[in-house]
Amino acid sequence: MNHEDHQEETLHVGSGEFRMTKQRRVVYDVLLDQRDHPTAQEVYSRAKRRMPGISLATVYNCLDTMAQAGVVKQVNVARDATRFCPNLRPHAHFLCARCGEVLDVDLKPAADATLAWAMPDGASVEHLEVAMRGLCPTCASQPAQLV
Amino acid sequence: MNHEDHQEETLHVGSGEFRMTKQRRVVYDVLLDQRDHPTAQEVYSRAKRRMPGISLATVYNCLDTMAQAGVVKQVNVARDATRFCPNLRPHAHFLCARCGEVLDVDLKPAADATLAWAMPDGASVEHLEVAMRGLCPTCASQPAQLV
DNA sequence: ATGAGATCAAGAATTATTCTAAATAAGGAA
DNA sequence: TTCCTTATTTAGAATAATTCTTGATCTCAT
Ligand SMILES: [Mn+2]
Ligand SMILES: [Mn+2]
Ligand SMILES: [Zn+2]
Ligand SMILES: [Zn+2]
Repeated sequence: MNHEDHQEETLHVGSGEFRMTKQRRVVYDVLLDQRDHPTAQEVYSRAKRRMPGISLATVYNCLDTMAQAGVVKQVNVARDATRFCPNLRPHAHFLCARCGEVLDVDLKPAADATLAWAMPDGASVEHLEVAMRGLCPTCASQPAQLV
Repeated sequence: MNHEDHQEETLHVGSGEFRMTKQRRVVYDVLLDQRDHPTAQEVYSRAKRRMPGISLATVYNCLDTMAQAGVVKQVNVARDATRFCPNLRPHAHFLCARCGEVLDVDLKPAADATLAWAMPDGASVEHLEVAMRGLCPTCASQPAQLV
């Protein structure tokens, strides 16, 4: 018996582990298939197309489980609902003030994001979240908005 | 007539301007007097000690007005309520996972916080928010928590 | 003093998220 | 397989931060 025999396999990723249930598979696939940092509500809408019976509570549960396990990242940008992202590379987020798109911004190779900051002596940083706002390349190159 | 003659003066700061009413004065002083990044609720509690009749709605209004005017900054750290900060220098925020303290982390002189990031070509960054989580110097130097 | 517009206050409404409790599904042992 | 235990899903209620609504009050320029 090899590992491919079972559709339902317990995944060990990062710190946590979890069972890849049908619902979790759907939720995860939604995130993989369209990497635009959807909110839980948006994930729910997309998931329902693939599994009409899935509930919003389950979507929240799945997202939370996978975030705990380190398979997806929670993204906080601006004031609105939490967004979700399956990109596990260290990256920041860029919200376009014009079109609302949320883009991944990779950490430069070998760069240290805390280098620019005068950290208090003796502090240890476990986690860093960077949210930028501005105009994305597309919107920045377009003429001023008429509306 | 000099500027000190009038208690009620219209302030021009940053992009916006606003009237420094009694309530706004109290809310602003609360932020200046204890720079621990309180939430709106906490600002409300403290403001009530100085002006018992002030309402939560007004605290929200004042904070919003002053944030619009650029006199205070809204601080988003983790998923909880927005915090407020009268420090106008460019700085990041550090949340201690142990004691819950939120510290200011100054930008190093002449440093560029976007330098570590591979910005999409042509994007323009208007605003950057950095939230760190970890152990503050005090907590990091203490023995492991027994609770 | 007076009128227009800004601000304040109280509470209702909204919204994202979490919680609760009951039903269902899954995996292991017999 | 069948039974048992536990994890997961579901629907809806509850919570909490924030915004909205509306009428009262205040300010400032006339
Ligand atoms: Mn991302
Ligand atoms: Mn601050
Ligand atoms: Zn754009
Ligand atoms: Zn601490």
